[in-house]
This record gives sequence, structure tokens and C-alpha cells, in this order.
Amino acid sequence: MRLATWNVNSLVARMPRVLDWLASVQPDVLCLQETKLADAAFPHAELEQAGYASVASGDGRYNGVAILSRVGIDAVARGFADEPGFPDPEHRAIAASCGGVRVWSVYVPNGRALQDPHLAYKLAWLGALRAAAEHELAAPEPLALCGDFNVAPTDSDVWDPAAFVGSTHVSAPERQAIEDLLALGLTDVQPRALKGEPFTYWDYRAGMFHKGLGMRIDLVLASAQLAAAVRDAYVDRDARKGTKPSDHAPVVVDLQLPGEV
DNA sequence: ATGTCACAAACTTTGTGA
Repeated sequence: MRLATWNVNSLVARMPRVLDWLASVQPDVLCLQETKLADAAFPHAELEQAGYASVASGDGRYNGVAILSRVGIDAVARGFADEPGFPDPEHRAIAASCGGVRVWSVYVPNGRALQDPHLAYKLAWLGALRAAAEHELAAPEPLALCGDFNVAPTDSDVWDPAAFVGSTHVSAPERQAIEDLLALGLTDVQPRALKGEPFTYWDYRAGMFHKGLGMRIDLVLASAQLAAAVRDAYVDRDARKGTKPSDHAPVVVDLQLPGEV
């Protein structure tokens, strides 16, 4: 199974590139974040034409998550138990069972600034996600928690730790929240470093991408059973090039599940 | 190192969020 996750920063703006990417990379399952689309406007039919069933959770301008699959898409769940809001719950999580894997597409709150109430929301959200993931891990299906976590887990996951002192995405409590998730028995699947970089996100501004100044904040967290099935993982940084790219590149994980050749 | 992008409403410009 080829499993991927991609923050597309508006599915409307990115649809041509997403369709091209599906055709060339041929993932079996693709998790999307920041679709910025209300469910009523989601392009299910167009994706179906491309060979993918899809489920989505969104309400318009901000946030929005989805899962695309060509290996089945069952037991869909939008949001999760005790999901915090800002102040109301947003559209930041969707889960489905696809080809024998329990797949989550999550868009973790940004946090905005260390002293901003949004940071407390981010930490609370990650805490509630941990509780929900713990519950999911009690089920027999292998679990993949995929998405934009808006946290760079280690100093190696940012282009220059010194540039991030006092910033979100690298602070101790944010990294601890990721550690707490991993402590459930999840593995942070490490993509192959391409051009020596593990990054999945580059700010649009200041030519950051072309200077190689990025962050690894898009993660696939795999249960033990799933981690053992990983055969390859990479960041498709080519998808960050060219005309009208997202500011994130997809993370692609190749799995050899029991029974798969 | 805040130089871009996407979106919508205050709508040919600004604000918000990232």
C-alpha cells in the first residue's frame, strides 16, 4: 500500500496539481489537510473520475481535512471525542478504514505565538488527540496518524534551530505533546532525506524553498504493526516546485502489509 | 529572514490566517 499525506493549502487552488500528482504517484490512500472547502463543495465526483473515493470534513474558508482512497473507505469518523474548539470545534480530523489500515488525516492547530491562546488550544487539541489515539490503538487494525502536526519534533527538523528560538512549532511543550503521542507506541516514520533535507514545508516568502530553508512538520505516526510494514518513505519535494504549489510537499510511505506482495 | 499565497468582505484593497 502506498499511503501519503499532503497539506494542499486550498483544494480548489490545488486541484489541477492534486489530479496530476495522483496520476503520476498513484497513492492508494491520500490524506489532505487545509482543503478550505465546505463539504457541499468537495469535488467527490472529479476525484471519483480519477479513481478515488473520498470523504471530507470542512466548512469553508479555514481548515478542512479529507481522505482519498482507491482501496476502500469505511467506518468514517469526523472529529474525535472531547475535541477542543477555538471556541467551537473546527474541521481538523477525519478517520477512515482503508484497505485494512485505520487512517487519520489531522490538521493540528498552528498555535500562532507562544503567548497566544491559540497555543494553549494547540496543546489541548494534541492532548485530546492522544487520548483518542490511545483508544484507537486498542483496536486490532494497524493505525496511521497522518497530517500537518505543526510541530518540528527535533532540532534536525528545522533549517536552523537558532532562527526558531522563541517561536512556535519547536517549543518544549509542543515537542512534549508529540513525544506523548509517540509514547503510546507510535513511530514517527522518517522520510528519506532528499538533497540532505527532511523538510516537508517551506514558507512561501523570501525564497525559502529555493534556499533549502524548511521544516519537517508533516508526519506519519504509525502503530507498531504498521511501522514494521514500512518499506520506504520520502518527501516528494518536486511537488513544491513550479507553478502554484502548496507550501507543503506530500509525504509518501510505502507499506508491505501482511498478504501484500 | 515577514520578501507570498489564498480567501472573502469592508470588494479593484484590506484583513486574516498561515
